[in-house]
Amino acid sequence: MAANSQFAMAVHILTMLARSGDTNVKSECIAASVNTNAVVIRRLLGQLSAAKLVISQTGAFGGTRLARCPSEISLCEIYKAVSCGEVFALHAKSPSQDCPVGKNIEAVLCNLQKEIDKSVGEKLGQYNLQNVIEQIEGVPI
Amino acid sequence: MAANSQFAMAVHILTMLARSGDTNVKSECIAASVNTNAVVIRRLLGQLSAAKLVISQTGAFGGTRLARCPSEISLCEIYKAVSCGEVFALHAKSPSQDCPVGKNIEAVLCNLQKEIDKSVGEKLGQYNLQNVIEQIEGVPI
DNA sequence: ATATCTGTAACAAGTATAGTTACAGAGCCG
DNA sequence: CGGCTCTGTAACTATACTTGTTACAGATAT
Repeated sequence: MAANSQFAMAVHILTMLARSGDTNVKSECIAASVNTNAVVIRRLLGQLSAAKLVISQTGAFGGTRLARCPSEISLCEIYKAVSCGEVFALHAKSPSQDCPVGKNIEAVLCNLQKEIDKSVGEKLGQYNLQNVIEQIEGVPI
Repeated sequence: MAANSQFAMAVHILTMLARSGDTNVKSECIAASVNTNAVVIRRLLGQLSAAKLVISQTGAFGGTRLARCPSEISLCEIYKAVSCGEVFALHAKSPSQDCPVGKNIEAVLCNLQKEIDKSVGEKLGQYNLQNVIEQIEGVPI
């Protein structure tokens, strides 16, 4: 269980919230659908709340609902809201600065990393929560 | 040290090989530039060899050299050669099949995952090893 | 034969995700 | 006001993955 599935869970969570409109949804209810512990859901909701994608209320009859309508929440925003890593990581330890390749490769890879991340963001930005709901309900995207 | 930096190391390795032409390069030599253990390099070279990107020779005066010229090795091929994961992972445990969202979200996310991976592949495919060498030598891409 | 290099197994160490328990604090209602 | 029901969060565990390291068999040139 080391592969980061936070984005997948976040989309799942937000899709459920979207289908509940203005009704508050409890973390236990979402956890049952995602098939995990409610605390795992609340941790993700914390990140989504910080990104202003959802609004949570404590107390009896509390819960969480979307902060905006589904068509205004892009998958890119969700991706950025949850702490996912980059597509690929740079060197763990700095390469040798005595080698011309080692000295410069990090900068090259760093630029490439940014470009790839931008490309992923743009692709994800083509879709929003409403599109996901439509796909789930059987309507082609 | 859990972030996967195999792609970064693979590009580093192949760049060094590219700059050595037809000369065999020893894993110890590459390891010194990457600043890691030679076995780590040999493990990666094994994957690159399986992908037919490099040719290795055992024995005295053995080592590794590129199997093709640098302009014919795209970064996409390198990415696919090393065992990197997907951009995002699907659910660790299957969602509840009793929930309409849980029942269908996996298929939606799986399609999305394929699309993103394809997008990353296409972006990486725009560059080859020769471009990396030119960047390292100070020539703009 | 000997020296040198790759290939690979085996194990240790470090780190990230996810699961779980526990509890403080917020808010509704009788 | 007191009790009930939620969220928010800390703390700990289990598991899995990457990387580092040692060790050694096998290949190859001299």
